Amino acid sequence: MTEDPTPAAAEQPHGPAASTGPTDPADSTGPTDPTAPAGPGAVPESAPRRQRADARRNLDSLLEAAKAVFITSGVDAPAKEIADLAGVGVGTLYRHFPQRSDLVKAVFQREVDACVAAGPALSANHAPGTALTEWIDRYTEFLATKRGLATALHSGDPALEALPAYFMERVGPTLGALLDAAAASGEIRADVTPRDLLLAVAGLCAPVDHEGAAFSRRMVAFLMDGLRYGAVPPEPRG
Amino acid sequence: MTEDPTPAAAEQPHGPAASTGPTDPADSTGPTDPTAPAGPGAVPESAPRRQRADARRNLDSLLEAAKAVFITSGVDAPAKEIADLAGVGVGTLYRHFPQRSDLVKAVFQREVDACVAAGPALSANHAPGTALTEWIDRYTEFLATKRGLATALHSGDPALEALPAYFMERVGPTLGALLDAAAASGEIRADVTPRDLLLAVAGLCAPVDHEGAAFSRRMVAFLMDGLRYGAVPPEPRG
DNA sequence: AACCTAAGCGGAAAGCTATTCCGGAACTAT
DNA sequence: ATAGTTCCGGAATAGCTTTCCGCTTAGGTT
Repeated sequence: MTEDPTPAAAEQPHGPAASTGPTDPADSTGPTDPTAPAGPGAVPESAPRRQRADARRNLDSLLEAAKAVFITSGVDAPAKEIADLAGVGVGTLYRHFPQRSDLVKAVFQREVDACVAAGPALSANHAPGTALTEWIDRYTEFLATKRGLATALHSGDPALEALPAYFMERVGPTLGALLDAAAASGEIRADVTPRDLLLAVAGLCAPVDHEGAAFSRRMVAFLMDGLRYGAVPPEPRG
Repeated sequence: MTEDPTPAAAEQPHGPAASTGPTDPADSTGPTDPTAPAGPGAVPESAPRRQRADARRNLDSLLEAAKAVFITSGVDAPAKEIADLAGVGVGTLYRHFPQRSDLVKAVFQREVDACVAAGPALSANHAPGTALTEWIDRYTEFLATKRGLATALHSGDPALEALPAYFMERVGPTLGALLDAAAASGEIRADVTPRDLLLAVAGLCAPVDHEGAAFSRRMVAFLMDGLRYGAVPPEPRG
């Protein structure tokens, strides 16, 4: 039961938040250097043989195939379809990504990180309220154009239940900062958490998918207006 | 292969809208007239033998079982679970409800109709904006407390794709009237369609399910505030 | 260059669920 | 009671996911 998942996507302490170190995407040669190439006086007797070259190649093929298939068939496309396109057996796919959410995370990590990274720049160049709106727009665009991603975020499927937590952990801090700033400047109400918005936006992006992202954008815009409404009541009394 | 689906829930012309004639709920003797009820000059010699008593009994058992299972396991519980609880074989379930959406429709028809029926009373006793809000609250409560219903409304599952259309057709007219009135009185913006709201509310109710309806209520409230914001800009210029 | 070893591979097998099919049981009218 | 249907139940079929395991082969060793 309590095994250790997290295959390709290693674990992160908590969150680099708005920092610049986005957690190496589908990182390959990255920090995945377990066996110390030449440890000074490191434990000698453990040379796990490294990782084989073909294994890395297959992993890359899988990521590329998954990216393509996710676009054409959505994130819940049959595993076989992805494996076939990658030219490997399903066994290989499952060894690299025991949970489907691992694959989804790996495929979108780059884009999620880009969203996160955009936060600081927005706060620096815009008023808090504008920064928040622009960021949400970007996030909405991301979710709404990834067939099935938004739905996957609250599908209930056990193989995907790690996704919401992942998103929360990843973009939570950034969004939190934007929200706090906007609330502090009085541009939006203060009783909204990052979690609220993340879930709400995901919900509003889900129905769409094949309807065009236009619907999602409009609805999210309404929601954001709602946040403003709470902060600036049209009839300030006494 | 183009058979005729729509088992228990026969088809409706269009929509009694806010009318009082809600389309007989788990209606039995109702419009379940398969081969021409009594065509004027239709083939006379056809006394369809009525419907067998045990068949009706099984159908009732199924509806009751489904209602119970939907609460405990959500609307996407295994068909077998429902059939077992009803004490019938799965074949029987599928004969009565060829599409899963047929079963879902039949189970919730009563409540959906109640929502629809509440529309006129609300408009009669409240200001347009209030009536709209109250109605949406009620609708939200309904969706948010039916495990999996909101998700089912845009799951993409082919067996459920008839649901959104059904809801749209059923509650669309009522919501449309409420929206029009509220827009006419200047309480909300005018560029929102019943479809928009129905889908958006469903989306906002979906993530929740097992989180309590509180989240859904809050988010929907934000959305409604957003509609007001558009109609009553906080800083009327010019 | 030949050899060894275990990392890694592929696809068959096992497990689920949905959906269809059909022989036979049960009901209704006569 | 009998005939004629309607219905039932569950076995059979089909599509997926996920696991397992013998064979292949990369890559270090001699």
